[in-house]
Amino acid sequence: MSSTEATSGTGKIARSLDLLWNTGTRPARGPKPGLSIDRIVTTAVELADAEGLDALSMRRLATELGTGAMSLYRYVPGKAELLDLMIDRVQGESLDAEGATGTDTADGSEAPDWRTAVDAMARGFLNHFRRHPWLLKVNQARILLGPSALRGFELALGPLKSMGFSDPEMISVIVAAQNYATGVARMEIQTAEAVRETGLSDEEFWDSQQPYLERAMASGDFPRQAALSEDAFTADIDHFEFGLHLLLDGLEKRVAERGQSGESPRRA
Amino acid sequence: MSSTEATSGTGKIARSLDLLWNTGTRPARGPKPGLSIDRIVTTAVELADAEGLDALSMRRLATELGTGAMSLYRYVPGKAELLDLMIDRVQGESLDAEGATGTDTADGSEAPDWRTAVDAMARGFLNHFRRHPWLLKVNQARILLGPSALRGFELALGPLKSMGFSDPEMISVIVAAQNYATGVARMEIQTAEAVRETGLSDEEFWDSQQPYLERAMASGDFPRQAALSEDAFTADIDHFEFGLHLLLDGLEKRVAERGQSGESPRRA
DNA sequence: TCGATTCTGGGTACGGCGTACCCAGTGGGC
DNA sequence: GCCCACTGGGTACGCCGTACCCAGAATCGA
Repeated sequence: MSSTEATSGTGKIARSLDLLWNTGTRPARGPKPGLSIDRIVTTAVELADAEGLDALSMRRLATELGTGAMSLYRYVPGKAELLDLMIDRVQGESLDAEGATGTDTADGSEAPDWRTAVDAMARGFLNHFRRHPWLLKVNQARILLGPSALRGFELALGPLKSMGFSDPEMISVIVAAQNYATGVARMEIQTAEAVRETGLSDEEFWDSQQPYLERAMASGDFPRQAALSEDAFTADIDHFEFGLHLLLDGLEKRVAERGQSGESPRRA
Repeated sequence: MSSTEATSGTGKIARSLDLLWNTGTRPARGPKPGLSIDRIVTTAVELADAEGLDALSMRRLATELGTGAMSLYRYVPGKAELLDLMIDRVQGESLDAEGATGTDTADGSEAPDWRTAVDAMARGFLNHFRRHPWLLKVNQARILLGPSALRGFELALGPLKSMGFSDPEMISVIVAAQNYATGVARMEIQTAEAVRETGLSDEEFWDSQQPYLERAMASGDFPRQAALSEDAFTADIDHFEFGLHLLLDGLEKRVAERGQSGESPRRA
């Protein structure tokens, strides 16, 4: 029932970055390492994907790798840094996967229009969380700017130039899409987790509250809820789509306003 | 560096709901309890607010209350259920606080127009998280429908009727605002947490990555990032406001399409 | 008034966690 | 062939949630 969260520590940032950019050099003396950061990160991601962040303990990961728990600390300063590496790893993988469907053109020709691009970006964020639900529980505020992070950001920036926004506003567009997708992902993931942890389906759960609910509705204190139609919660509206459309329509309006105010569409 | 998350368990839902609705009855025999659920929940919320969810262990909470750890289990089935109660508690408090500024009218007259109401709702969600950052780490998918939850939902529904949406769509509006605010809250809270945990300010952190970043920019692989203006990240754009306006503008368009815009825009 | 009963308080213990510390053994450089 | 930097990993510490169980308190029927 518990989960782990971490942020990279003070003096270890440089070390983590070295790991990320492969700047580290193997010492000449001593026995050759039996493991590799790559293998550790790969296994860690597989484990977290399959069984959740709770299952990813240093002991368990070591067992999975066939070594002792403390051996991992020869490769990684601590669990926090391992998580940083995992973040970069899955970021790269998602970019490869999404890149295949193409939100950007490799040949330098103009990217797709911004609306499809932002749409794809938001979907990309959501899918990324769906592929790796444990990401939601990891502090990503102190993201290490590894190759994958930069590549992703570069890809995202491409189609936004055509909006005619200032640079800070362009960042805001990305942040808005990211934040919205994150919120949706949180709701989805927590729901799935609740089902898994309690062994109780959503329906079973809400049913178990029904008696209390009926009493409350009968009290007359909640007329608006009592008046809601039966399908208010069960109708298969895709909440994500709904909100995403709102965001895109809002952007559309802002782009139109910008267009007629004669702002320079591109930075020098 | 670790934090706790929980969902209420199978057989304990009824018990939790009894606690929430005060349905439980004290037994006649035996010594009088020295604690009360109310005091436990209050202290737990204070502790979590002040020192974060990590500090909220059963042992620590018991110490704070001047008793032994196991005594708490006389009042609460487990930590998961305690968290459920804490959620309901702060929900109620936030409603009281926000209610004072008034997103709804108590006298039954028409509520303010939907745009200010949704705006206030989103701000309310964000402020709620700001007051109680630990909420972000608690699984809220299986929220117990206590009095506070129902009251909050009832309050939110009020001003939305004027939008002319179907019931499921109205839910979608609330969900969209909630999800967006949650995403923003996550970013804010994780940033603050990173500062606190590492003792490193944001600037110090990004500075420490600067050498790697410069090398990457010089490589020419990231032209769009290299071309970003200096103030791209430092400009004091409020990202939350930006995205919220997008959502509201998007809603505006949708409401107009519905053709029911003849509703009274504001109460006299 | 006095057991009997039923409850509350909380000590002890178990299996988990991250990781500090330390020693044994390996193998390339001289 | 020796030295010693290096890797592997066992042990231990202080946390966590909580199962189990017993001592003592409060109230009942007699």
